[in-house]
Amino acid sequence: MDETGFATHDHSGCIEAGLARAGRICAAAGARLTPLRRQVLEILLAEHRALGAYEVLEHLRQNGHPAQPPVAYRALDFLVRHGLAHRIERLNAFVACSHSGRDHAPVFLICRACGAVAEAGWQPGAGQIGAAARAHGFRVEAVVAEALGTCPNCRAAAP
Amino acid sequence: MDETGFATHDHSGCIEAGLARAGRICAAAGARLTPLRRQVLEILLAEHRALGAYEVLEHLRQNGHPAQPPVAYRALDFLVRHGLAHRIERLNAFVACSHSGRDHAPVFLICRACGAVAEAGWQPGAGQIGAAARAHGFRVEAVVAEALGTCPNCRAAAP
DNA sequence: TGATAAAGGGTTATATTATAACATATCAAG
DNA sequence: CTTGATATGTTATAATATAACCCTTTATCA
Ligand SMILES: [Zn+2]
Ligand SMILES: [Zn+2]
Ligand SMILES: [Zn+2]
Ligand SMILES: [Zn+2]
Repeated sequence: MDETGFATHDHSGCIEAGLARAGRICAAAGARLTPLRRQVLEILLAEHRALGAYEVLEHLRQNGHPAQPPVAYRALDFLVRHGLAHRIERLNAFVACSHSGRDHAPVFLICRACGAVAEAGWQPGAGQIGAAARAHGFRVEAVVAEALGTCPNCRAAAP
Repeated sequence: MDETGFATHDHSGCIEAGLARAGRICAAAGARLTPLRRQVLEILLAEHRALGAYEVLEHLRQNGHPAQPPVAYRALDFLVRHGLAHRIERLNAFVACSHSGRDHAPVFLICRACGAVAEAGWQPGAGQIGAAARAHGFRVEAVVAEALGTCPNCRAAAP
């Protein structure tokens, strides 16, 4: 699957492909993609934006699955641990991963206007952050990189 | 003032210099560094790590200034708006700025073991994030870059 | 100067995000 | 089946953050 970025596209394909890929990843990892976890992933895949845990919970309830907060947090934690979703720190929210299965460090492009999130891959060790870490004798284990701005669709709508 | 990074140093100098610099910056900007705001900045400057708003509040109270949460949040918001402190999204916490006065985009190196935070400057537009944004037609307005890992001191202590 | 507007701070209450703790259910082996 | 491990259900509560209101201080200007 290619970068969808902010371009319009056949979105039902995103959902199906994402679920199928998640199934393969979990099978390969010996992890259990239970109906609940699969449903939460489907909720995230249904949008190219980040959802708060309580938004996910609300979707679950609307889908006929009444649940309490820990249910949503645990499912989201599973998805994040297995690389099927990411947590966006800036938003206290979660987004389905666009590159699941590939070992990658994500950088998120978050549109202030419409909330859309695009995920780009990068090499944290290669660029300026890696250089800064080496200069400080710091060993990097994980990087959060989140850019806020405006996506091309929103700039076209209100330039 | 130079990068202190994770190196040991005369820390009382950090506090005095930081307060003096903040005074100059606020005077130049026509902003009011009131006693409360100055006290909160001093609390942050006293540590090279990020403090949660409620930790700041606790320090305020111990310093003989009983206060409610909005007091801490408003002072922290002032400091962040004027570039005297930064919010670390990953930690829901705040840290005194090491580069205040200079126009800069910060990248934070956060030690998992001891909580120390070093702040390095970078050029978000120049590297991979800028390239990714351009490739997506995305206009970047602000970047959060936070690296978690281990600082040289902690690696020396427990390699 | 005194009136008035603007900004800061004090306080209460409440919203939002997240987790601890424990009970029950389901699953995988042996 | 039994048993240990994993997953889910549920209650309560912790941790983080803000809305709204009121009063005081500071700045502006007639
Ligand atoms: Zn899509
Ligand atoms: Zn947009
Ligand atoms: Zn210092
Ligand atoms: Zn350390």
